[in-house]
Amino acid sequence: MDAQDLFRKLGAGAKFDFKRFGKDAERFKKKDGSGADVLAGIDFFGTGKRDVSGCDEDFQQCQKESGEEVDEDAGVETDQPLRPTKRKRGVEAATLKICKKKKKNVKSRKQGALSVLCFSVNRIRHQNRIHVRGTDLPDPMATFEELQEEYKLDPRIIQNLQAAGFQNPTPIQMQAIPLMLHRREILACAPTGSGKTVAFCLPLLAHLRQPANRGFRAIIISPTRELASQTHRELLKLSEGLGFRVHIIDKGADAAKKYGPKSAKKFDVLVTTPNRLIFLLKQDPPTMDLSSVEWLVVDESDKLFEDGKSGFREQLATIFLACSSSHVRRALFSATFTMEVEGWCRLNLDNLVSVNIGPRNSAVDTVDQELLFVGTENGKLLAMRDLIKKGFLPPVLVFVQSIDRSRELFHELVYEGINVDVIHAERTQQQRDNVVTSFRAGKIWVLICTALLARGIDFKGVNLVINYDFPTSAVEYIHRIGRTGRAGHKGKAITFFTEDDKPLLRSIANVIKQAGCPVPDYMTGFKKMHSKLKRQLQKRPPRRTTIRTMPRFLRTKGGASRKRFVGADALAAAEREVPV
DNA sequence: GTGCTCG
Repeated sequence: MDAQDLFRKLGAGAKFDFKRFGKDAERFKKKDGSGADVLAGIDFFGTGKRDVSGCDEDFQQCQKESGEEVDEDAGVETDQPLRPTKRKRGVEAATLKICKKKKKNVKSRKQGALSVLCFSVNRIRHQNRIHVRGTDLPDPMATFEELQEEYKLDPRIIQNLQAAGFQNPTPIQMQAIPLMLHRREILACAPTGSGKTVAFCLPLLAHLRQPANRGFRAIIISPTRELASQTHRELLKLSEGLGFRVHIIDKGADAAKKYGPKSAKKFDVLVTTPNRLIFLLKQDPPTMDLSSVEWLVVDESDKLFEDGKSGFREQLATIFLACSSSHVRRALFSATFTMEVEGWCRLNLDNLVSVNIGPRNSAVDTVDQELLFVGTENGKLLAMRDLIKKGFLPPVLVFVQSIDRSRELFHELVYEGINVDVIHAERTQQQRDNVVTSFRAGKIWVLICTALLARGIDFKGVNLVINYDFPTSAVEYIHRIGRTGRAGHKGKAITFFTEDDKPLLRSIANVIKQAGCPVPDYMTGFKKMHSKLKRQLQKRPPRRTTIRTMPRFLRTKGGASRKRFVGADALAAAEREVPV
């Protein structure tokens, strides 16, 4: 155990109050002459000078992009401003290690070559906005082919990648894949639609090497069945021809027979929602055994860490405990970052590495974002009808805040002569599956949905996201609008707001502004919201009146001809553009 | 407020 390990063990979860002890630290440095940071080769107090100039850049960029200047209201959870020690220590130690590793290969002109190598790794990270924190970090990869040489990845996986249209690794894939191939436990945050699924699926397959009959060796947990089934499909694509048995729990009842103690354990990877898995674990005797699990991936980790009564968190804890192997590795992924998850990871994961791509908790800049004041609740329906009347480019996703409201809005729009449907957790699984399939096939133009579809779902070619009801937090907003503008494509998001939504307007306006979309100054100038109020809002969104049909005198104005509601262009486009 | 087993 080196000094760093020791410090990590002793100081797990500890915060260094720089404000309080900064003076003492200075004194200590002066008295000691050489400085405290020299003590263990670590900059404990964040005051020491770093000797490798090129390596500092990454840190500064991270600091800047982490949104330190963004107010807390934005739901942008940042590191506390005066806690630089840990972060600096990590980055610095990381870069130092890289230099050390490279040192072996460099014989002449040590210093010069050293900084060049250091610089090139840093440049890759810098150019791709990869911010990484931890010790003993493997270099990011630049191409998928490198994996074949460096990690002996099965060439068939690379073929599958290419067949699926993945040419070059995205930033998150560049860094997360080598890390996981080194069996490192990671917390990874990367924007919506930036390739997180491949980032964790590929190392899983690589690490399993070949099918085995020891039971599940890798598990992926998703917050919704729709996301689980999407990830499952993605895994099948990547593992084609390799013989892996990739499973999804379709029905708990069947699964009991399939995976129980009498089964031949002929399976490798499981994708599931938490409660189905727990159902199997809690059978007597258990019909699921997780003792062979070597990789546990938590997708949408911040959602699955959500606390509260009947929240996901307890379920996740049960699953963590059931993965009883001492060799189990864990990886957590999400588009959004919370201090809670990070804190947990620091305390519970082994030699944690944090990877962040770009600024934390930000919306993608490929989405054209618009805030639309609609006055009152009735104004929303008017605005919605107006949008439909003007013509729109399907497919469109419309988010509302509750199941009841999704039903109500559906009843209002179903007579408009457009192909509209609705999805929420109280529809049957069959209905849910049908809706998703139809929407993917372009048969549904407007899909009304609850938070069920807010995270992870990859509908290719969603042109417009409408936030009919204001999101309950900036994080929720980022995920919702992330259903469009994926993988570099353009998208549009329109968010309705009324007087009632004023409390959260500022934080969401800040997210929009940060992504480079215009926002009126007065919105970001609002007073910051108390964090207490913020929590209340997340639990109890503003009460809204029922979505109902306009008074007759308003309706007849635009409602005479149903056909006119969808513009001719939109109709043609709907037929042309069939989303995958 | 949303989502997460079975019957």
